[in-house]
Amino acid sequence: MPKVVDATVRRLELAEAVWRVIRRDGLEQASVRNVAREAGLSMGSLRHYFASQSELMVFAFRTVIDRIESRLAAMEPEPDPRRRAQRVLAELLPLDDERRAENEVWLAFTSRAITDPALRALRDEGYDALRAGCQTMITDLSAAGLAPTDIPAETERLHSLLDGLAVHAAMRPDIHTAESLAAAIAHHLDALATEGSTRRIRTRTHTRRT
Amino acid sequence: MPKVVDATVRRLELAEAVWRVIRRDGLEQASVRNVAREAGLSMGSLRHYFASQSELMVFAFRTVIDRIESRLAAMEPEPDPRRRAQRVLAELLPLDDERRAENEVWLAFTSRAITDPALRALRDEGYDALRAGCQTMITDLSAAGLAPTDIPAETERLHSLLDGLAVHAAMRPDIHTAESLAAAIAHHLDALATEGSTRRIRTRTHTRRT
DNA sequence: ACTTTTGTAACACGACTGTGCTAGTACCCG
DNA sequence: CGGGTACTAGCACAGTCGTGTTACAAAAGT
Repeated sequence: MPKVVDATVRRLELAEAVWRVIRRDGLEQASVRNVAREAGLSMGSLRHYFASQSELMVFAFRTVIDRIESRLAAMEPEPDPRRRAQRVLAELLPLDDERRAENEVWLAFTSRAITDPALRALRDEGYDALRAGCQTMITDLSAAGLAPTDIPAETERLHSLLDGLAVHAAMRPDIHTAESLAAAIAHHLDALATEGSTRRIRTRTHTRRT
Repeated sequence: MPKVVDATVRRLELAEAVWRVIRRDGLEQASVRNVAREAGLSMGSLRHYFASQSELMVFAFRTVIDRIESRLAAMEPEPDPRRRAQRVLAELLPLDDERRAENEVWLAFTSRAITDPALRALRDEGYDALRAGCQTMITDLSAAGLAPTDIPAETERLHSLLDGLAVHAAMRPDIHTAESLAAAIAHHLDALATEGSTRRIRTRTHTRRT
Protein backbone atom coordinates (compact mmCIF):
# COMPACT_ATOMS: atom_id res chain seq x y z
CA MET A 1 0.00 0.00 0.00
CA PRO A 2 1.11 3.59 -0.49
CA LYS A 3 3.33 4.66 2.30
CA VAL A 4 2.30 8.22 1.71
CA VAL A 5 2.61 9.25 5.35
CA ASP A 6 4.72 8.13 8.28
CA ALA A 7 3.24 5.76 10.80
CA THR A 8 3.73 8.21 13.64
CA VAL A 9 1.95 10.88 11.60
CA ARG A 10 -0.93 8.49 11.12
CA ARG A 11 -1.11 7.92 14.82
CA LEU A 12 -1.26 11.66 15.40
CA GLU A 13 -4.02 11.98 12.83
CA LEU A 14 -5.95 9.28 14.63
CA ALA A 15 -5.43 11.05 17.94
CA GLU A 16 -6.88 14.20 16.42
CA ALA A 17 -9.80 12.19 15.12
CA VAL A 18 -10.36 11.02 18.69
CA TRP A 19 -10.39 14.61 19.86
CA ARG A 20 -12.88 15.67 17.23
CA VAL A 21 -15.23 12.85 18.17
CA ILE A 22 -14.88 13.66 21.86
CA ARG A 23 -15.61 17.34 21.30
CA ARG A 24 -18.55 16.72 19.01
CA ASP A 25 -20.20 13.67 20.57
CA GLY A 26 -18.51 13.04 23.89
CA LEU A 27 -15.97 10.54 25.10
CA GLU A 28 -18.54 7.74 25.28
CA GLN A 29 -18.93 7.98 21.51
CA ALA A 30 -15.22 7.60 20.87
CA SER A 31 -15.52 3.97 19.80
CA VAL A 32 -13.10 2.29 17.47
CA ARG A 33 -15.64 2.45 14.66
CA ASN A 34 -16.50 6.10 15.12
CA VAL A 35 -12.89 7.18 15.34
CA ALA A 36 -11.98 5.17 12.27
CA ARG A 37 -14.85 6.72 10.35
CA GLU A 38 -13.85 10.17 11.54
CA ALA A 39 -10.31 9.56 10.30
CA GLY A 40 -11.51 8.09 7.01
CA LEU A 41 -10.07 4.67 7.72
CA SER A 42 -11.48 1.22 8.17
CA MET A 43 -11.43 -0.06 11.69
CA GLY A 44 -9.21 -2.93 10.66
CA SER A 45 -6.73 -0.35 9.47
CA LEU A 46 -6.98 1.61 12.68
CA ARG A 47 -6.20 -1.49 14.64
CA HIS A 48 -2.99 -1.80 12.72
CA TYR A 49 -1.78 1.34 14.47
CA PHE A 50 -3.43 0.71 17.81
CA ALA A 51 -3.78 -2.85 19.01
CA SER A 52 -6.62 -1.98 21.37
CA GLN A 53 -9.01 0.83 22.08
CA SER A 54 -7.31 1.46 25.40
CA GLU A 55 -4.03 2.03 23.60
CA LEU A 56 -5.72 4.52 21.30
CA MET A 57 -7.22 6.45 24.17
CA VAL A 58 -4.00 6.53 26.14
CA PHE A 59 -2.15 7.83 23.11
CA ALA A 60 -4.79 10.48 22.46
CA PHE A 61 -4.53 11.67 26.05
CA ARG A 62 -0.75 11.53 26.05
CA THR A 63 -0.66 13.65 22.91
CA VAL A 64 -2.75 16.36 24.55
CA ILE A 65 -0.27 16.55 27.41
CA ASP A 66 2.68 16.54 25.03
CA ARG A 67 1.21 19.42 23.06
CA ILE A 68 0.77 21.58 26.11
CA GLU A 69 4.24 20.80 27.42
CA SER A 70 5.92 21.49 24.09
CA ARG A 71 4.08 24.79 23.78
CA LEU A 72 5.36 25.78 27.19
CA ALA A 73 8.87 24.69 26.33
CA ALA A 74 8.80 26.79 23.16
CA MET A 75 8.04 30.01 25.01
CA GLU A 76 10.68 32.66 24.76
CA PRO A 77 12.29 33.51 28.07
CA GLU A 78 10.89 36.34 30.12
CA PRO A 79 13.00 37.64 33.02
CA ASP A 80 10.30 39.57 34.84
CA PRO A 81 8.49 37.07 37.09
CA ARG A 82 5.16 38.83 36.93
CA ARG A 83 5.08 39.04 33.14
CA ARG A 84 6.38 35.50 32.90
CA ALA A 85 3.64 34.18 35.15
CA GLN A 86 1.05 36.10 33.20
CA ARG A 87 2.22 34.63 29.93
CA VAL A 88 2.65 31.08 31.18
CA LEU A 89 -0.83 31.13 32.66
CA ALA A 90 -2.20 32.60 29.46
CA GLU A 91 -0.59 29.71 27.65
CA LEU A 92 -2.30 27.23 29.95
CA LEU A 93 -5.78 28.67 29.72
CA PRO A 94 -8.12 27.84 26.82
CA LEU A 95 -7.89 31.24 25.16
CA ASP A 96 -8.14 30.18 21.53
CA ASP A 97 -9.99 27.42 19.79
CA GLU A 98 -7.07 25.03 19.65
CA ARG A 99 -6.59 25.21 23.39
CA ARG A 100 -10.33 25.13 23.97
CA ALA A 101 -10.34 21.79 22.18
CA GLU A 102 -7.44 20.52 24.26
CA ASN A 103 -9.15 21.69 27.40
CA GLU A 104 -12.42 19.89 26.68
CA VAL A 105 -10.55 16.72 25.80
CA TRP A 106 -8.48 17.06 28.93
CA LEU A 107 -11.60 17.41 31.05
CA ALA A 108 -13.23 14.36 29.46
CA PHE A 109 -10.14 12.23 30.08
CA THR A 110 -9.72 13.60 33.58
CA SER A 111 -13.24 12.58 34.42
CA ARG A 112 -12.81 9.13 33.03
CA ALA A 113 -9.44 8.69 34.72
CA ILE A 114 -11.23 8.54 38.07
CA THR A 115 -12.41 5.03 37.22
CA ASP A 116 -10.10 4.09 34.34
CA PRO A 117 -6.73 2.84 35.63
CA ALA A 118 -5.07 3.13 32.22
CA LEU A 119 -5.64 6.88 32.15
CA ARG A 120 -4.86 7.53 35.78
CA ALA A 121 -1.09 7.57 35.41
CA LEU A 122 -1.27 10.09 32.60
CA ARG A 123 -3.67 12.30 34.49
CA ASP A 124 -1.39 12.25 37.51
CA GLU A 125 1.56 13.15 35.34
CA GLY A 126 -0.26 16.19 33.97
CA TYR A 127 -1.41 17.13 37.43
CA ASP A 128 2.09 16.94 38.87
CA ALA A 129 3.60 18.93 36.01
CA LEU A 130 1.04 21.68 36.36
CA ARG A 131 1.49 21.83 40.09
CA ALA A 132 5.25 22.04 39.73
CA GLY A 133 4.84 24.87 37.27
CA CYS A 134 2.58 26.73 39.65
CA GLN A 135 5.07 26.23 42.43
CA THR A 136 7.97 27.74 40.51
CA MET A 137 5.81 30.69 39.47
CA ILE A 138 4.78 31.34 43.04
CA THR A 139 8.33 30.90 44.27
CA ASP A 140 9.66 33.42 41.77
CA LEU A 141 6.89 35.89 42.47
CA SER A 142 7.38 35.56 46.17
CA ALA A 143 11.10 36.12 45.87
CA ALA A 144 10.36 39.37 44.03
CA GLY A 145 7.92 40.45 46.70
CA LEU A 146 5.03 39.96 44.29
CA ALA A 147 3.37 37.17 46.24
CA PRO A 148 3.03 36.08 49.86
CA THR A 149 5.72 33.85 51.26
CA ASP A 150 3.55 30.84 52.03
CA ILE A 151 4.63 28.92 48.95
CA PRO A 152 2.61 25.70 49.46
CA ALA A 153 -0.61 27.56 50.20
CA GLU A 154 -0.23 29.93 47.28
CA THR A 155 0.71 27.07 44.95
CA GLU A 156 -2.43 25.23 45.91
CA ARG A 157 -4.49 28.34 45.42
CA LEU A 158 -3.09 29.17 42.00
CA HIS A 159 -3.32 25.57 40.83
CA SER A 160 -6.93 25.22 41.92
CA LEU A 161 -7.85 28.57 40.45
CA LEU A 162 -6.30 27.56 37.15
CA ASP A 163 -8.12 24.25 36.92
CA GLY A 164 -11.33 25.83 38.12
CA LEU A 165 -11.13 28.44 35.39
CA ALA A 166 -10.46 25.69 32.86
CA VAL A 167 -13.50 23.74 33.99
CA HIS A 168 -15.64 26.84 33.87
CA ALA A 169 -14.39 27.66 30.39
CA ALA A 170 -15.36 24.17 29.25
CA MET A 171 -18.75 24.39 30.94
CA ARG A 172 -19.70 27.88 29.83
CA PRO A 173 -17.59 29.06 26.93
CA ASP A 174 -20.11 31.81 26.29
CA ILE A 175 -19.61 33.35 29.71
CA HIS A 176 -15.92 32.66 30.16
CA THR A 177 -14.40 34.33 27.15
CA ALA A 178 -10.71 34.61 26.47
CA GLU A 179 -10.82 38.14 27.88
CA SER A 180 -12.57 37.21 31.10
CA LEU A 181 -10.22 34.29 31.69
CA ALA A 182 -7.17 36.46 31.16
CA ALA A 183 -8.67 39.12 33.38
CA ALA A 184 -9.29 36.60 36.13
CA ILE A 185 -5.69 35.51 36.07
CA ALA A 186 -4.43 39.09 35.97
CA HIS A 187 -6.67 39.92 38.89
CA HIS A 188 -5.26 37.08 40.94
CA LEU A 189 -1.69 38.09 40.16
CA ASP A 190 -2.52 41.66 41.20
CA ALA A 191 -4.02 40.38 44.40
CA LEU A 192 -0.95 38.27 45.11
CA ALA A 193 1.25 41.31 44.58
CA THR A 194 -0.89 43.37 46.93
CA GLU A 195 -0.67 40.72 49.61
CA GLY A 196 3.02 40.30 49.08
CA SER A 197 3.64 43.99 49.54
CA THR A 198 1.18 44.22 52.43
CA ARG A 199 3.28 41.90 54.41
CA ARG A 200 6.26 44.19 53.85
CA ILE A 201 4.26 47.26 54.76
CA ARG A 202 3.27 45.66 57.98
CA THR A 203 6.78 44.62 58.93
CA ARG A 204 8.34 47.91 57.92
CA THR A 205 6.70 51.21 58.74
CA HIS A 206 5.14 52.37 55.51
CA THR A 207 6.25 52.17 51.90
CA ARG A 208 4.74 53.73 48.85
CA ARG A 209 4.34 51.83 45.66
CA THR A 210 3.11 52.84 42.28
CA MET B 1 -47.11 -6.69 44.00
CA PRO B 2 -46.53 -5.38 47.52
CA LYS B 3 -46.42 -1.63 47.67
CA VAL B 4 -43.88 -1.82 50.43
CA VAL B 5 -42.25 1.50 49.55
CA ASP B 6 -43.39 4.70 47.97
CA ALA B 7 -42.70 5.30 44.31
CA THR B 8 -40.64 8.40 45.01
CA VAL B 9 -38.59 6.47 47.52
CA ARG B 10 -37.92 3.86 44.87
CA ARG B 11 -36.78 6.54 42.49
CA LEU B 12 -34.37 7.84 45.08
CA GLU B 13 -33.03 4.35 45.69
CA LEU B 14 -32.47 4.01 41.97
CA ALA B 15 -30.69 7.35 41.85
CA GLU B 16 -28.39 6.15 44.60
CA ALA B 17 -27.78 2.98 42.65
CA VAL B 18 -26.77 5.16 39.72
CA TRP B 19 -24.30 6.99 41.94
CA ARG B 20 -22.77 3.79 43.21
CA VAL B 21 -22.26 2.49 39.69
CA ILE B 22 -20.77 5.79 38.58
CA ARG B 23 -18.36 5.89 41.50
CA ARG B 24 -17.32 2.27 41.13
CA ASP B 25 -17.25 1.81 37.36
CA GLY B 26 -17.70 5.22 35.77
CA LEU B 27 -20.59 6.95 34.10
CA GLU B 28 -20.16 4.96 30.90
CA GLN B 29 -21.06 1.82 32.87
CA ALA B 30 -24.27 3.30 34.22
CA SER B 31 -26.48 1.38 31.81
CA VAL B 32 -30.06 0.46 32.51
CA ARG B 33 -29.04 -3.13 33.12
CA ASN B 34 -26.19 -2.34 35.47
CA VAL B 35 -28.20 0.13 37.51
CA ALA B 36 -31.10 -2.32 37.79
CA ARG B 37 -28.74 -5.04 38.95
CA GLU B 38 -27.12 -2.65 41.42
CA ALA B 39 -30.55 -1.79 42.83
CA GLY B 40 -31.63 -5.44 42.91
CA LEU B 41 -34.40 -4.96 40.38
CA SER B 42 -35.14 -6.26 36.94
CA MET B 43 -34.66 -3.80 34.17
CA GLY B 44 -38.28 -4.08 33.19
CA SER B 45 -39.12 -2.96 36.70
CA LEU B 46 -36.68 -0.08 36.55
CA ARG B 47 -38.29 1.14 33.36
CA HIS B 48 -41.57 1.35 35.20
CA TYR B 49 -40.09 4.21 37.24
CA PHE B 50 -38.04 5.76 34.48
CA ALA B 51 -39.35 5.59 30.95
CA SER B 52 -35.91 6.07 29.44
CA GLN B 53 -32.29 6.01 30.44
CA SER B 54 -32.04 9.73 29.86
CA GLU B 55 -34.80 10.30 32.38
CA LEU B 56 -32.96 8.16 34.91
CA MET B 57 -29.74 10.08 34.44
CA VAL B 58 -31.41 13.46 34.64
CA PHE B 59 -33.14 12.43 37.85
CA ALA B 60 -29.91 11.13 39.35
CA PHE B 61 -28.17 14.40 38.54
CA ARG B 62 -31.08 16.49 39.75
CA THR B 63 -31.07 14.60 43.05
CA VAL B 64 -27.41 15.43 43.62
CA ILE B 65 -28.15 19.12 43.20
CA ASP B 66 -31.20 18.90 45.43
CA ARG B 67 -29.19 17.26 48.17
CA ILE B 68 -26.57 19.99 48.17
CA GLU B 69 -29.14 22.75 48.11
CA SER B 70 -31.19 21.26 50.92
CA ARG B 71 -28.08 20.82 53.03
CA LEU B 72 -27.26 24.48 52.53
CA ALA B 73 -30.81 25.51 53.33
CA ALA B 74 -30.69 23.51 56.56
CA MET B 75 -27.66 25.39 57.88
CA GLU B 76 -28.26 27.35 61.02
CA PRO B 77 -27.82 31.09 60.54
CA GLU B 78 -24.45 32.66 61.23
CA PRO B 79 -24.29 36.44 61.51
CA ASP B 80 -20.53 36.85 61.17
CA PRO B 81 -19.78 36.96 57.42
CA ARG B 82 -16.35 35.42 57.72
CA ARG B 83 -17.51 32.46 59.79
CA ARG B 84 -20.57 32.08 57.58
CA ALA B 85 -18.45 31.97 54.44
CA GLN B 86 -16.12 29.47 56.06
CA ARG B 87 -18.99 27.18 56.98
CA VAL B 88 -20.84 27.48 53.69
CA LEU B 89 -17.68 26.71 51.77
CA ALA B 90 -16.95 23.80 54.07
CA GLU B 91 -20.42 22.52 53.28
CA LEU B 92 -19.72 22.74 49.57
CA LEU B 93 -16.38 20.98 49.60
CA PRO B 94 -16.12 17.16 49.61
CA LEU B 95 -14.95 16.86 53.18
CA ASP B 96 -16.67 13.60 54.13
CA ASP B 97 -17.44 10.47 52.20
CA GLU B 98 -21.02 11.38 51.39
CA ARG B 99 -19.96 14.64 49.80
CA ARG B 100 -16.99 12.97 48.13
CA ALA B 101 -19.48 10.71 46.42
CA GLU B 102 -21.64 13.63 45.38
CA ASN B 103 -18.60 15.45 44.11
CA GLU B 104 -17.42 12.59 41.92
CA VAL B 105 -20.90 12.12 40.52
CA TRP B 106 -21.16 15.84 39.93
CA LEU B 107 -17.87 15.82 38.03
CA ALA B 108 -18.94 12.90 35.87
CA PHE B 109 -22.23 14.57 34.98
CA THR B 110 -20.55 17.91 34.41
CA SER B 111 -18.18 16.34 31.96
CA ARG B 112 -20.95 14.60 30.08
CA ALA B 113 -23.11 17.71 30.06
CA ILE B 114 -20.69 19.30 27.63
CA THR B 115 -22.06 17.07 24.88
CA ASP B 116 -25.34 15.87 26.40
CA PRO B 117 -28.12 18.46 25.96
CA ALA B 118 -30.39 16.77 28.50
CA LEU B 119 -27.87 17.34 31.28
CA ARG B 120 -26.82 20.82 30.23
CA ALA B 121 -29.76 22.66 31.77
CA LEU B 122 -29.19 20.97 35.12
CA ARG B 123 -25.51 21.67 35.05
CA ASP B 124 -26.17 25.33 34.29
CA GLU B 125 -28.63 25.50 37.14
CA GLY B 126 -26.04 24.19 39.58
CA TYR B 127 -23.42 26.50 38.16
CA ASP B 128 -25.65 29.55 38.50
CA ALA B 129 -26.67 28.67 42.04
CA LEU B 130 -23.08 28.20 43.13
CA ARG B 131 -22.02 31.45 41.49
CA ALA B 132 -24.87 33.32 43.16
CA GLY B 133 -23.82 31.89 46.50
CA CYS B 134 -20.24 32.97 45.95
CA GLN B 135 -21.42 36.44 45.02
CA THR B 136 -23.42 36.93 48.19
CA MET B 137 -20.53 35.66 50.27
CA ILE B 138 -18.13 38.08 48.60
CA THR B 139 -20.62 40.92 48.88
CA ASP B 140 -21.09 40.36 52.60
CA LEU B 141 -17.38 39.99 53.20
CA SER B 142 -16.64 43.11 51.22
CA ALA B 143 -19.23 45.11 53.12
CA ALA B 144 -17.51 44.07 56.32
CA GLY B 145 -14.13 45.08 54.98
CA LEU B 146 -13.07 41.45 54.82
CA ALA B 147 -12.71 41.33 51.05
CA PRO B 148 -11.80 43.69 48.21
CA THR B 149 -14.58 45.73 46.69
CA ASP B 150 -14.35 44.31 43.17
CA ILE B 151 -17.33 41.99 43.62
CA PRO B 152 -17.43 40.41 40.14
CA ALA B 153 -13.71 39.67 40.07
CA GLU B 154 -13.70 38.22 43.57
CA THR B 155 -16.81 36.17 42.85
CA GLU B 156 -15.16 34.69 39.81
CA ARG B 157 -12.03 33.97 41.79
CA LEU B 158 -13.81 32.28 44.67
CA HIS B 159 -16.07 30.29 42.38
CA SER B 160 -13.19 29.03 40.28
CA LEU B 161 -11.13 28.23 43.33
CA LEU B 162 -14.00 26.24 44.77
CA ASP B 163 -14.58 24.17 41.65
CA GLY B 164 -10.87 23.73 41.15
CA LEU B 165 -10.51 22.36 44.66
CA ALA B 166 -13.45 20.04 44.04
CA VAL B 167 -11.86 18.73 40.85
CA HIS B 168 -8.55 18.23 42.61
CA ALA B 169 -10.26 16.41 45.44
CA ALA B 170 -11.89 14.07 42.95
CA MET B 171 -8.63 13.55 41.08
CA ARG B 172 -6.36 13.06 44.04
CA PRO B 173 -8.32 12.25 47.17
CA ASP B 174 -5.11 11.04 48.80
CA ILE B 175 -3.40 14.40 48.44
CA HIS B 176 -6.40 16.66 48.96
CA THR B 177 -7.64 15.57 52.34
CA ALA B 178 -10.48 17.20 54.19
CA GLU B 179 -7.94 19.14 56.22
CA SER B 180 -6.02 20.46 53.24
CA LEU B 181 -9.21 21.50 51.47
CA ALA B 182 -10.47 23.36 54.50
CA ALA B 183 -7.07 24.94 54.95
CA ALA B 184 -7.04 26.12 51.34
CA ILE B 185 -10.40 27.82 51.77
CA ALA B 186 -9.37 29.37 55.08
CA HIS B 187 -6.20 30.62 53.46
CA HIS B 188 -8.12 32.30 50.68
CA LEU B 189 -10.51 33.94 53.11
CA ASP B 190 -7.54 35.22 55.10
CA ALA B 191 -5.99 36.57 51.94
CA LEU B 192 -9.22 38.30 50.99
CA ALA B 193 -9.36 39.94 54.39
CA THR B 194 -5.79 41.16 54.04
CA GLU B 195 -6.49 42.61 50.63
CA GLY B 196 -9.72 44.16 51.79
CA SER B 197 -7.98 46.07 54.53
CA THR B 198 -5.08 46.97 52.25
CA ARG B 199 -7.30 48.54 49.63
CA ARG B 200 -8.87 50.74 52.27
CA ILE B 201 -5.45 51.95 53.29
CA ARG B 202 -4.64 52.69 49.68
CA THR B 203 -7.84 54.53 48.88
CA ARG B 204 -7.31 56.70 51.90
CA THR B 205 -3.67 57.56 51.28
CA HIS B 206 -3.66 58.31 47.57
CA THR B 207 -7.05 57.94 45.98
CA ARG B 208 -6.84 55.55 43.08
CA ARG B 209 -10.17 55.54 41.33
CA THR B 210 -11.16 55.07 37.73
C1' DA C 1 -66.63 -9.34 43.53
C1' DC C 2 -64.99 -7.02 39.70
C1' DT C 3 -62.21 -3.82 37.35
C1' DT C 4 -58.42 -0.76 37.17
C1' DT C 5 -54.11 0.58 38.45
C1' DT C 6 -49.53 -0.35 39.91
C1' DG C 7 -45.58 -2.97 40.22
C1' DT C 8 -42.45 -6.74 38.65
C1' DA C 9 -40.34 -9.70 35.53
C1' DA C 10 -38.88 -11.71 31.22
C1' DC C 11 -38.06 -11.88 26.46
C1' DA C 12 -37.13 -10.16 21.65
C1' DC C 13 -35.41 -6.91 18.47
C1' DG C 14 -32.13 -4.14 16.13
C1' DA C 15 -28.14 -1.55 16.86
C1' DC C 16 -23.72 -1.00 18.62
C1' DT C 17 -19.46 -2.52 21.01
C1' DG C 18 -14.18 -4.44 21.04
C1' DT C 19 -11.54 -7.75 19.14
C1' DG C 20 -9.81 -11.71 16.34
C1' DC C 21 -9.10 -13.34 11.87
C1' DT C 22 -8.56 -13.48 6.80
C1' DA C 23 -7.63 -11.77 2.44
C1' DG C 24 -5.72 -8.73 -0.63
C1' DT C 25 -2.85 -4.85 -2.21
C1' DA C 26 1.05 -1.91 -2.65
C1' DC C 27 5.63 -0.96 -1.38
C1' DC C 28 10.65 -1.97 -0.31
C1' DC C 29 14.67 -4.79 -0.51
C1' DG C 30 17.59 -8.41 -1.83
C1' DC D 1 12.04 -11.15 -10.18
C1' DG D 2 10.68 -13.06 -5.79
C1' DG D 3 9.69 -12.57 -1.19
C1' DG D 4 8.74 -10.13 2.75
C1' DT D 5 6.68 -6.28 5.01
C1' DA D 6 3.53 -2.60 5.72
C1' DC D 7 -0.88 -1.40 5.16
C1' DT D 8 -5.86 -1.56 4.25
C1' DA D 9 -10.24 -3.53 4.25
C1' DG D 10 -13.85 -6.55 5.55
C1' DC D 11 -16.21 -10.03 8.05
C1' DA D 12 -17.48 -12.91 12.19
C1' DC D 13 -18.09 -13.52 16.90
C1' DA D 14 -19.69 -12.79 21.38
C1' DG D 15 -21.09 -9.35 24.05
C1' DT D 16 -23.84 -5.13 25.71
C1' DC D 17 -26.82 -1.54 24.75
C1' DG D 18 -31.76 0.93 24.97
C1' DT D 19 -36.27 0.04 24.21
C1' DG D 20 -40.81 -2.21 23.12
C1' DT D 21 -43.86 -5.72 24.22
C1' DT D 22 -46.11 -9.20 26.76
C1' DA D 23 -47.47 -11.64 30.79
C1' DC D 24 -48.61 -11.94 35.49
C1' DA D 25 -49.29 -10.80 40.45
C1' DA D 26 -50.86 -7.76 43.98
C1' DA D 27 -53.01 -3.78 45.62
C1' DA D 28 -56.67 -0.13 45.16
C1' DG D 29 -61.04 1.62 43.75
C1' DT D 30 -65.84 0.78 42.85
